[in-house]
This record gives sequence, C-alpha cells and structure tokens, in this order.
Amino acid sequence: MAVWLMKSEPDEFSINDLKHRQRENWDGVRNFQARNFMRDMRIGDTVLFYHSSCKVPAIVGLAQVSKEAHPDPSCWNPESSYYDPKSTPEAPRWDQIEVTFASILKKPLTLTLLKSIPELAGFPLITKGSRLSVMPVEENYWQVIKDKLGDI
DNA sequence: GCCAACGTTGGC
DNA sequence: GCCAACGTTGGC
Repeated sequence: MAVWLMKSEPDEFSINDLKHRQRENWDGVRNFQARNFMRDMRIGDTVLFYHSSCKVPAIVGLAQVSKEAHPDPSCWNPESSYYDPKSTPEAPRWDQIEVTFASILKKPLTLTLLKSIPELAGFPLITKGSRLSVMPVEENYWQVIKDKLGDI
C-alpha cells in the first residue's frame, strides 16, 4: 500500500473542510507530474494532507484514496478557474481522484519540523524549489514520518 | 529542439 | 508582498 502527500491551501480547502464533507473530489491538478502520480494511486492508499501557502505549512491530517483517477470535468467548464481549453471530453487531459477523511493530527507536523529531521533530507516536499502538489512518500520517509505522527 | 518570456507556486 | 524556482508556451 502506497503513501502520498497532497498539498492544499487551507483557504481553499482545509483538512476541516474534508472532515465535514468526509469525501471530496481532488480536482484542479494542472501539472503533468502530479497528475501522473494520481494515476498511480489505488483505493485504500494513504494520503498525507498538507496545508500549503499559509501561516504554518504542515502535514495536518490523513485521508484515504477512495476513487482512482478519472477525468476531471472542471477542465471543461469555462466558468471554472481550472478551465483548460486544451482538454476536451473526447481527449481528457486532467484527472481527479477522490479522498475520504481519516483523521486530523493532534499536532500538525510543521514544515519547519520536517526540515529539521536529517532522515528526511531528499524528501521532495522539503527540497528547495519543489512545487509538486502531489508526491509519493517513499517507504523510508514514511517510516520516519509515521514515528512523528503521535496519537491520531 | 532550443530558449526567452511568462505565469505560477509557495516559503518567508 | 517579495522573490526564487520551476513548468509551460511559443517563436524561431
């Protein structure tokens, strides 16, 4: 079973929003690398929910993949901020997955903390300039992070 | 196929 | 709000 990390701006969609809704389509991903990672996701995979572009960037909760990749209709909607005229229903370019809420961490794992852990050097989230919004969490990194999750 | 220009991400 | 880093676009 794989583990992934997904970024969301809490002003747009936070872990609390996910808790209230329980399930949510993860749409709007408009980066090929991130999309390809989503295509590798399988039902039941663990997702680390990360708050980005906010006061305290951090892993704030856990979720599970509950639907595998399928076309993201927001790219066909001219009203949507995710609209992409290059994607058509005949030739879908972008995919979404669905995640289901699992838990909110009692203590978020802040980016500052994660950066201070030597074993996490090389983890894409903390390498300089990395802007990937969806990334795999390799087994060795997952073991380290899991240790820091505490009581969930 | 190169690369400059541009837009976006996201930490600070 | 700034700006470094990166991805994408489009002219050539």
